[in-house]
Amino acid sequence: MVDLKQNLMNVIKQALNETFGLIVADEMIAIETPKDKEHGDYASTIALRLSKQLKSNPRDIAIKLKEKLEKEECIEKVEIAGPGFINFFMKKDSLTKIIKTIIELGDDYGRNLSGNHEKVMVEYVSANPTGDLHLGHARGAAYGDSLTRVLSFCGYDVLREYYVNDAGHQIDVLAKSLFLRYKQAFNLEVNLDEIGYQGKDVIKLANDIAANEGDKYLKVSEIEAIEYFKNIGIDLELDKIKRDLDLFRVHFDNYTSERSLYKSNKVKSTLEKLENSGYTFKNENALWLKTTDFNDDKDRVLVKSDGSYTYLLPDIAYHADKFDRGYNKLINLFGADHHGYIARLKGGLKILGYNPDNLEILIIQMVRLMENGQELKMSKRTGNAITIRELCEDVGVDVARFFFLSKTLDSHFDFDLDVARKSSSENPVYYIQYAYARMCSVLKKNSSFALKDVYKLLIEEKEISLIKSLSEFKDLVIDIARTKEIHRLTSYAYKVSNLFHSLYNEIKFIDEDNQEVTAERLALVKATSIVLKNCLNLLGVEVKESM
RNA sequence: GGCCUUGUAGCUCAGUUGGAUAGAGCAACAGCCUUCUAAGCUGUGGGUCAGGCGUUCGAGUCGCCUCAAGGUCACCA
Repeated sequence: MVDLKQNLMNVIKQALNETFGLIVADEMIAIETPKDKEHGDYASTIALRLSKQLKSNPRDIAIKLKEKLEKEECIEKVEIAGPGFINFFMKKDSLTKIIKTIIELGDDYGRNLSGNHEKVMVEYVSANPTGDLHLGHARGAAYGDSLTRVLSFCGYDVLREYYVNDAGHQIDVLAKSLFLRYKQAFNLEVNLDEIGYQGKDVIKLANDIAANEGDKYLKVSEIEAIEYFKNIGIDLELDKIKRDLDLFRVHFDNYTSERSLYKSNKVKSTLEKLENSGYTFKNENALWLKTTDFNDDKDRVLVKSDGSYTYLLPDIAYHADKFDRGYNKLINLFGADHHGYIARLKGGLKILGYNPDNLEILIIQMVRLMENGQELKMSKRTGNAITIRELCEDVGVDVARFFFLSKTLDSHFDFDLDVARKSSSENPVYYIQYAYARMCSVLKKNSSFALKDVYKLLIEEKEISLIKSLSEFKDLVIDIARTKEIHRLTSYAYKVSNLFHSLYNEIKFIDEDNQEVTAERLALVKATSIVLKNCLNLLGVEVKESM
């Protein structure tokens, strides 16, 4: 079926064509849902927008259109208001058509093909395997995961990618730290200043290794030992990260390691291509890339004077490789502390002949954990930065995910632990899950809902509001895939829950004396539960049938 | 100083490609359970949308300036 909004759009287009001989795009017509119900079920500002082009008063334009628009079957009446708004009042039963659609589609309601099977690679988290995931990673993990769910729901062919920085200096620091802690496990004296990673997690890993492997790495050469600790360190840290991500319900399709880019010669061949481009130059024995030609504020070093590579070079190689793997649409989530990196990365890609506009970089602003109105910087238990695992154990996965997703990426995020810990109305997650549980409870009591094209008995104002909200879900999802504004899903889930709770308190769904009304109302409950579940599923928040 | 982000009710935040009288939650106050889960509902009060100028039929939304907060400016990753 064609949805109501699209149908209205078509009707307006036809009226414009017949009246003024104009052909306009959908975006121009801009069907809105007015906040005030006095302004109808839907409204269009098309008359205002065309005023200049038609050199005519917008009210006059609207009046000319009105007559044709009113002939449309699903429209009850059309009103011209204010400077030239066209307000549509729909026939009640045409609004209720969506209920059958929702129930029939079930889990697939809202699913669409706006992505047109386009291949898109989304890279997020990508934390170095040198320690635990902290709250900044958690925001990125929740966001990236939800975004990929939305994109996939909208018919994009999505790859979830994690980049493992396992070749740089920080891995050497990890290996050395592990080695020294390993020595300590055998009561050998070490210079504590040489331990780059002082955290207790490293001590634990070293002790585990000592317990499993014994003292055999005290007997080999230091080079051999460090090589071992490098490999085992990466493996163990990455395992830990994967376990924490699993707890957080975040799963990747692919892990690409930096070392693999070296092994496959991607880094070297990228360097050669850059050198051949004419955009490199030598200065004080280092090789520089002239990124200032591409909006960067200074040129960047590719190869240091000691012959080793900077992080930039393998990263350019990595992103070139992403394009080479057949993805023309790349999305990266970067922490706000990396924003300065964008220009040089895109510059490098441009030099290599890729279109940097196909790489969309979303910046995640910082997260602060708040308790009793004060920033909580360190875990009281471990003394380190607070990890995803600790947060999940404290407030639960659902709450953590929902909170992270409830604000725009652009906002600096204060995560309020006090609210997150409450299992009450102050906490929106419980409010929403409770709404869902109530729906299930009603349907458990009586599941004989009616499945019909129109529901003529759903005439309460609150019933109509709820139905209209349910019909917005698909457009919302499509819009979010475009704008990446995931937080709008949390607002939507709240709004639907709110409308339902309100309705629940106003009417009885089950009326033993009126089977007909009961059957129609139960259909609305069923449809609402489907939409809410689909919405929460995109957020990665679980529904509960009872609470 | 350059660049990125933010500034909306006492607090935390929404605000649909610029639209009609700026909205929620919390906090405050007053009500609602013999009834499908009160983890809920209903009502009241609360605003110089940081400030200024501009763009236009119309600006919280777009542009410029000022102020304030966070981030960032390595041959680190």
